[in-house]
Amino acid sequence: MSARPLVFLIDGSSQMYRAFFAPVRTAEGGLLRNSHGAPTNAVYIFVNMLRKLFNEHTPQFIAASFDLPGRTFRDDLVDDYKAHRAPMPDELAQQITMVHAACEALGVPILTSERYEADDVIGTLTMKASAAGFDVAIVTMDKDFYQLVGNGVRVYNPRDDGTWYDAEGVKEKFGVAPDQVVDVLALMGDTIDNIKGVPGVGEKGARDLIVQYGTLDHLLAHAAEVKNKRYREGLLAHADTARQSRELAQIRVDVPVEFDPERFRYQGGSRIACFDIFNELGFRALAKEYAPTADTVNRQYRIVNSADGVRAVAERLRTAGRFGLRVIAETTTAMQTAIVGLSFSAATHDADYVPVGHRGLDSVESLRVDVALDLLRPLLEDNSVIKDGHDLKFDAIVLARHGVTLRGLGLDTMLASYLLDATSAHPLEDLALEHTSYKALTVEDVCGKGVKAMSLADVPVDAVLTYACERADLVTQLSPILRDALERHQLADVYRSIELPLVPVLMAIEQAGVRIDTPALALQSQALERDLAQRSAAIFTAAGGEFNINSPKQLAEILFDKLQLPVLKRTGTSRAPSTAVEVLEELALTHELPRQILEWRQLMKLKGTYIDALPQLVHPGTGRVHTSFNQAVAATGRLSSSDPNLQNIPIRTPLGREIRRAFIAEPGHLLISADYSQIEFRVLAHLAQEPVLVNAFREGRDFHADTALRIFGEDSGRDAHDLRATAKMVNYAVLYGKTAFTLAKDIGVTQSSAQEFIDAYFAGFPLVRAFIDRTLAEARASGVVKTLYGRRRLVPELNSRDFQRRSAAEREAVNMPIQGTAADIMKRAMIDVAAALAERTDTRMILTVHDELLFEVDASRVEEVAAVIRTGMEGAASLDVPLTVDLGIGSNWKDAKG
DNA sequence: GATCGCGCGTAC
DNA sequence: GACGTACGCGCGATCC
Repeated sequence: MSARPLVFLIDGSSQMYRAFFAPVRTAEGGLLRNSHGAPTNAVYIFVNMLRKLFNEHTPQFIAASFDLPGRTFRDDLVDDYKAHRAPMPDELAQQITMVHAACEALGVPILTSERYEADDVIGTLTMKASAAGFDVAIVTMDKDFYQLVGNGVRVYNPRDDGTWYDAEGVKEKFGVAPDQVVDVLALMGDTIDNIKGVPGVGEKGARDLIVQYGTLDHLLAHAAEVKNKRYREGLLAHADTARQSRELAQIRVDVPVEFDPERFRYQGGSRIACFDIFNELGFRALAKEYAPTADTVNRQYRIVNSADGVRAVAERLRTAGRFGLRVIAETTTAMQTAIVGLSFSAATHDADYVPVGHRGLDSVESLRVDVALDLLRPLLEDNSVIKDGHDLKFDAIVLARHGVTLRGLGLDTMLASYLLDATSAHPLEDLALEHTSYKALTVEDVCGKGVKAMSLADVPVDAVLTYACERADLVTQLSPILRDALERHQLADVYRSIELPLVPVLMAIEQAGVRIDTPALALQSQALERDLAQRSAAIFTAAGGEFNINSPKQLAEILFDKLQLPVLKRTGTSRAPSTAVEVLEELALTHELPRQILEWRQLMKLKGTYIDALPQLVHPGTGRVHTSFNQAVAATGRLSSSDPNLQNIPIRTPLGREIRRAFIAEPGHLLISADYSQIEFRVLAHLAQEPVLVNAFREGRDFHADTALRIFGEDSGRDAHDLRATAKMVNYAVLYGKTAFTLAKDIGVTQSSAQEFIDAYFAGFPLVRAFIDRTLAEARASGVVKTLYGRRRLVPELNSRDFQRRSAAEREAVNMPIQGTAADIMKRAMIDVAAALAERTDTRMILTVHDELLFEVDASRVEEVAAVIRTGMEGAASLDVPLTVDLGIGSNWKDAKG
């Protein structure tokens, strides 16, 4: 290998063309575009090419050249040079400026010269660099450059894994030596550039002739001796054209450009320029990579570790009247985590960190947590000083465990972001990047990740300082931005009247927790254990051998290979034979094993997910399970529950329902379960204003039975009970946008019958049809759908060219206003009922499951409390149909639902 | 050995 | 291809 330094010269124009035509398309099949609709695909590919080059070859010296608009010397040589070339596509022309800008931003200088093409600039630079003692790599896919190869000059084609062409490579690829390349090109011509060449001589002929005669001049001098008649006549008649073609194909090396090694030295480009460009282009991942970070911003972040210091901070925050707050905690489990510190910010780029829970040897003295909180309590509990935060519920719960009641909740950036776009995730660092173009530290940056991750409490205070202060600082910066955005999108009301007042309600529910009958679950677990052991023996007998019943893969081998049962369905991603419940149901008609598997699975599910899991989540201090409600996850506005998820506790099967016996009230208390009857269908009736539906609810009639009458008529002759069951399925089908295909499977009729049911439904309820059409039309125009209370969901894929994505978006768009309005109503009810019960210490709201609320009440007060609950829930919304609530009382959740 | 995607199944 | 919204378990490929 040569010890000479290597300079990369990029043939920008050809790479840009190639990038533009690369088969990269969006899911809809269109070009990549940024948010303003400008095409960006060529820039994207070009930038990736450059970055790949940087990564794989760590260039020391680099530059690029591009063609300039306007005439070149070649146009003067022949009047129709490149005349046959199609004009540059408009969508590529629009990207030229951005490609140049991206190039420069990434640290690649661009050299051009008037009246010369990029080829000539590169040719000249190649010669000058070579003379200056450099090796050269010409980055191009254009074979014309082979003529420059040799003496340390190589062509590098970055396609695929990249190919290098030295003189040997050129000979192998092109069939002649580099100094013969121009002569071959002169003979064969180039239709794209309208280099005519010699008529009758193609690529193969040109190569053969030059191999035989050495040079074009020698060949032309001996043209009459050429054996092949077609070649001979062509050469004799068009010698001048050949010479002219050679001049056109010859890359010039005398262009007025200078090779200045210092200018070409690669120094990594400009971070901020890259960020600006990629941001503008909408390349989110790239923008993130180049976003400004801590070391590029000037900030005042202070450690406060004395009582006087904390008093001073509290005083300043009180004077400010409003500040950003973050509790820095060890884990994400609010009910169990320890406080590591608290951060405060009342102004951009200014924050204080009060460490209180750092362990281990630390050079910084910390205040004890109780001492610090005693000093901060008056401020934190003062309703008149506004606290902004990110997931304030978490902070409030953690503080409450230390006896501090957080008051004066202002803007929660997580909730605001959720209202603006419920379909995305809302970590603070993402909001920072999106709204302030700042790349924030993550907890992983500070603690590491995976098994090697440290606890924040073990990270030295100095290292946590930046992270902690940044959290509060970002909240302070984001708060006005997000408040404006909420106003602009008419979301301030939903925030103020629903999401924010819901925070303390959810907080109270999580703090209350639910009492679990752990011994009862242990008994159930033991019984299941014995049952499962017997069943596995029976399954292995039926299967003719042992295998892991819980492995869909191994089960598929048994069913479909060993037993040769038919494959009825394949899984979504891996296309493996499916063993899903509907498949096993079908197979159960011909073999005993599938039924046994289904029963096994049900028992395993109950044991693994609920019976054995729940006791492990009982809080050691309270003896109850404290779920977390996530207020910023579900795309429709619903709440979700996790650790444990108490919103999917079994109820359908008798055995599953037994698990609810383990959710119990304290001695002397009872559970009240209150659930909305048919709330989503009532919402639909209201939104669609469909008279039959509205009347069914107004008159307290059986809604599904009424639907059956409407769809099937008064005297269809079929069993009324049957008809009602079918109508119920059709009702749900409409709610979820089911197709006839799926409905048919569900109710066991042909697809055409299912289609008839759906058609009959819409014929009977034309206003439901109209509601769906209206919703979709408005959504297509605006890009959003909304609930009755103004909550919104973005549905960008509604105009997708991809049928599947578009259909999914349509179903989401129709379902969201219904499901979301029901969720809004439930949230309003929770707020109202909580307020109505606020003064009572004998009653706690302990769970919410979409259309149900669960309360734990002093046994002597159940009747009066039930009345309060009913009033609150039924009055939570004024629709054109009544809201009705079914109440049940029991010592456990199962009995309360009885 | 930890992590993560997948298949599957539970709820409303 | 085909039902909206969630969460979580066990498996097993993959990554380190």
